[in-house]
Amino acid sequence: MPKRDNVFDILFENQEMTEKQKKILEAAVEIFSEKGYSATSTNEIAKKAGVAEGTIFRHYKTKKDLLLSIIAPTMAKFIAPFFIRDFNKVLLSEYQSFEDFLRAVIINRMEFAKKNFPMIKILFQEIPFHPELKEQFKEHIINHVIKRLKLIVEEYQKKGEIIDMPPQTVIRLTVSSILGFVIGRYLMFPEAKWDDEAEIERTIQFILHGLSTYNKE
Amino acid sequence: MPKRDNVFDILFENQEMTEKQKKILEAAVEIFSEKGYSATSTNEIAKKAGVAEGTIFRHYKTKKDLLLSIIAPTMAKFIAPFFIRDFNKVLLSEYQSFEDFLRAVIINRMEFAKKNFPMIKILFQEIPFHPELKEQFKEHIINHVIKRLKLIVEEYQKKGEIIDMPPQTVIRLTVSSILGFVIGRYLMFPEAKWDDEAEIERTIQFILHGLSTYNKE
Amino acid sequence: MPKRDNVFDILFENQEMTEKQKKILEAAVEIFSEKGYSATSTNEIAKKAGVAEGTIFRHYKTKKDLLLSIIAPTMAKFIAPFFIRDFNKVLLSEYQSFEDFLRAVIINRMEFAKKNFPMIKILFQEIPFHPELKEQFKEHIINHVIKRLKLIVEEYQKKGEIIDMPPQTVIRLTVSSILGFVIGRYLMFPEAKWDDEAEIERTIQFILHGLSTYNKE
Amino acid sequence: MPKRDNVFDILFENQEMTEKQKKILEAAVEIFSEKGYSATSTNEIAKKAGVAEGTIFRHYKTKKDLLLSIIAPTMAKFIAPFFIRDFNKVLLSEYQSFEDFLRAVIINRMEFAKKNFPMIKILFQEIPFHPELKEQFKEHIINHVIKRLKLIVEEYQKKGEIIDMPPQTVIRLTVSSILGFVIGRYLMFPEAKWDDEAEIERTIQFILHGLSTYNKE
DNA sequence: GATGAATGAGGATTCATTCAT
DNA sequence: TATGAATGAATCCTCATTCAT
Repeated sequence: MPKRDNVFDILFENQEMTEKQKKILEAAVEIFSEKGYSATSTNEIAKKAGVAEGTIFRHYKTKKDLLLSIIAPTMAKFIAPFFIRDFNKVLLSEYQSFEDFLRAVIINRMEFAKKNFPMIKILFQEIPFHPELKEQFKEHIINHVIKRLKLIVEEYQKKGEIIDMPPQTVIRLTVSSILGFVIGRYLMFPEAKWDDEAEIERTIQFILHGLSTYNKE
Repeated sequence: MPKRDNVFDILFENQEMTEKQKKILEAAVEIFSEKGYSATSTNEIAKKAGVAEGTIFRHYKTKKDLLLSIIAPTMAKFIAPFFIRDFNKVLLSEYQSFEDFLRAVIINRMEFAKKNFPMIKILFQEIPFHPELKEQFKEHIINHVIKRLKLIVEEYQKKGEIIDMPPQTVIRLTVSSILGFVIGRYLMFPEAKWDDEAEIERTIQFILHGLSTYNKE
Repeated sequence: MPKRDNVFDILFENQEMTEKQKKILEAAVEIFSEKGYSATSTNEIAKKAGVAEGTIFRHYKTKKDLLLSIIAPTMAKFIAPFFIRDFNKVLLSEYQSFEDFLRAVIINRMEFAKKNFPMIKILFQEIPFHPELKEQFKEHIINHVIKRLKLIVEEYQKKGEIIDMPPQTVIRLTVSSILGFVIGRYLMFPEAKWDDEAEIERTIQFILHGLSTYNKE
Repeated sequence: MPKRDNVFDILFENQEMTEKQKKILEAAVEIFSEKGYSATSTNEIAKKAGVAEGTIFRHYKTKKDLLLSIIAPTMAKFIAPFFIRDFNKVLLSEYQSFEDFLRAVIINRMEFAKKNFPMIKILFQEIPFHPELKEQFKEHIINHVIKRLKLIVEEYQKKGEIIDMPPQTVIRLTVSSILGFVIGRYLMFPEAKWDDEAEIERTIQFILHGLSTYNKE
């Protein structure tokens, strides 16, 4: 019983879609994320969407097209615009400390990730198998994200809040720690009992201390 | 041009295999890791292995069987026995500090991971799609690994080297940081220039400071 | 050169069928009856039907399904309804004597059998190899046919036309004699010259005398 | 747990066979009779026989060869020699009446049929699918059996014990009645309770009266 | 004689895609 | 726009048969 229509509407905004097309996308997202693109048949999607198989191909030339039409906006909306926003906020000193920034990012993005979980799962599951996607992803990451993140990191390094270390490494360690939580929490052990708030706090503290300038002595 | 016969011999030791069977396994590992299990055809494997397609099915009842015969030993040899070894070493105080332990583990496992990279890639790529594998993996992880790691962590917590924090969280943060490096280094940006030694050292320092008891003030 | 469309239309009435589907059924009946279900390949059927192999599986999930979709209606239309009809006629004394009944049955059923010969051949050839079919057949036979035939036999036994003998035995002997003719005539020696009328008459007389009450003395 | 070694020894006498070869034959007979020739794989036979698949082909050039090596002697020993024996007995007036002859035949052949049931089942199941077998069978039947049976029938017709009717028809009716019993008894309803003796007697009486000259009035 | 690994042709079935309606 | 019948290439797998040991 997909409740995430709203999320869909955001992700696929400015795309006019028939009711059926939405159903197809929903079904595809659900099955792709569950069984993987390759192991999913268009027939299966059609059935789950309550649509004739031909209808899928009216809207998406090929099965791959359908995949891309899910991944592309996920990539675009998930990664790019967010950082632009935060980036400006940082430069404008809206986040007074690295800690503030970190906390804001985690809370904000986590919400998004939770809602769009299946889409993101597809994204990471399929990237290794589709070189074009990989390329696209790297470009996004490197050009839009890392570039900006570097500037942010350097900003906080200048302020003396972050240890002197190649910004890429700072980014890697920070992202690892956050993703490590997300993956453990939602992918690997979703049914375990988690004290989300405490875990997030611990993760933030871990990152902050791990990157603190006090380590220098 | 598979040069990793030695690794194969270790991973599939105590299994008598025809020359052809080895060829099949090698081919399967290579293609599975590249395109994913589902997108790989047995025909393709046969061709790459220089074998008739029927031969595959003489040795492995089904394609899935072939997958499992790759994953199972990878799981067994990669995860379980290693920790048992290290576990004892820790208890016997062979590693004087958490830092020593961390460094030993990283160096040792990294070597193995590098050699068996394709197998491990398959392992992580396929687990999300095969509930039995997931189950098996969790069991391995939880029963054999986390249980022991917890004891190790508690040992170093008692010694005052690690901050007082639920051991699972310590494990999560540590493992995230290490895997973050491995994934970035070997999966996402293998072609970038990496100063491995420095990056490993930074990762270790990050973990140590992130978990240090001096944070407490 | 299938001329039996009419028969098909009867046998598969109330089933909407594509032209192609009919072609598939015709081809299947012909080849199944000739070479047996197991020795028939779907490829062969497709070719004879002038259809792509995939088309077969659009209409019948499996090859077995195709077989059943031939056998089930044959069983239903061949066995069940006929006897119900005759059964009522007997009870309504439309057949004044056992001889009349016998003659009517033979002539009527013989016509049907001749037309649907391949279907019936398949029925009897495949039953021994498919336990579910066997079960289904027995149920049909026992519940619908023998039960009614028993009543008919008992009716004529009451009238003193048939010797006092377990009705099953009467049925067995009668059916054997008739089927013996059909099998010899159409299955074993179809190319021999047969004086059908005379042979049928002799068969009827044989049964009548074999079961006559005059034997009693 | 095949107990019919003796039967095998008779059927395949004057053929030198290794232990393995016997095992193969036994397994083949069992599976062929159960699933049909076409649906039986040599692999299956090999497994049941406890033999390597290659061994089958040491002894029988092809799978068909194996089938024939079962059917041929069954045909030869079941049909031919028996009638020769009985034939002579009839001519030598060893059977004083048609009834005696009938009874002797039924009892004698029934015994054989019961023991060699699977072989005979194979015979009748496979004949429709193998034209050469059909031909071979017809030849056996027509040349060796019917020809002689005709003479026997004519003998009893001369004696006035059998009604004046084409001998083929007499044979057909007689054989039908007997086979009708065998098929019902052993093939169709083997698990029903049968009073064998009574049923056989009824069958004999049915045939005798059906063919009696007293019918002539 | 017996084995069982190896074969490749052929088996049933699935698949993404097309197209007439 | 939507359908669903039709396709035929491709898929996984089975088979009878061969052959080196």
